[in-house]
Amino acid sequence: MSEHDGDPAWANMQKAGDWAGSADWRQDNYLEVTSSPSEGQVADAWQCFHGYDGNGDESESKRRKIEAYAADMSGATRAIREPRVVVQTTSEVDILDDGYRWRKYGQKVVKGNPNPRSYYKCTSTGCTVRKHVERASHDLKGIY
DNA sequence: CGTCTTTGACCTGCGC
DNA sequence: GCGCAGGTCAAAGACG
Repeated sequence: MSEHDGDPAWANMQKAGDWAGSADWRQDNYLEVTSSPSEGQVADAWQCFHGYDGNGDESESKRRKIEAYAADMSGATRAIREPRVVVQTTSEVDILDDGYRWRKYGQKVVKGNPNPRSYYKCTSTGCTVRKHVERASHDLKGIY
C-alpha cells in the first residue's frame, strides 16, 4: 500500500486505517475493516470513505477520487458502481450506528468462513453504498 | 402505518 | 458446457 502515498485522499484513507489497525483499501476497491471498531471509529472511517469531513474543497476532491476508483471496479455479479465496504467485526453487533441508516438485504454463508456474511444497504438520503459485514468468531479475531 | 429483518430464489461470473 | 459460489431481489412477516 505505497502506490498511493502522497495522494491526499488516500492519505486520509490510511488515516482511517490507523485507528482500526487493520482497515485497508484493497486493490479491488473496497474498504475492509477488521478488528472490533467502536462507533466513533467507524464514523471516522465513513467520513473518509464518503468524503464527508466537512471540508468543502478537500471533500470534493476526495469524493471524486473515491468515485473514480469505484467506477473502475467491476462487481462480482452486476455492474456495481457504488463503493463497497467490507467489515469484519468481532463484536456481537454487526450493525453499528455510524451516522447512516443501514438496511439488511441479504445474508449468505460463504466458504472459508463458518459465520454468515450479512449484506447491508445504506438507506440514508443520497447514500447508495453497500456494506458487507462478516462476523469473525472470537477465536479468529484479526485474521486475513 | 411505516420500516426493517428474514429467507428463498434467481442471476451472473468464474473455474474446471 | 456445467456446476459452484457469491451477490442481489423481493415477498412476507415482525416490530415500534
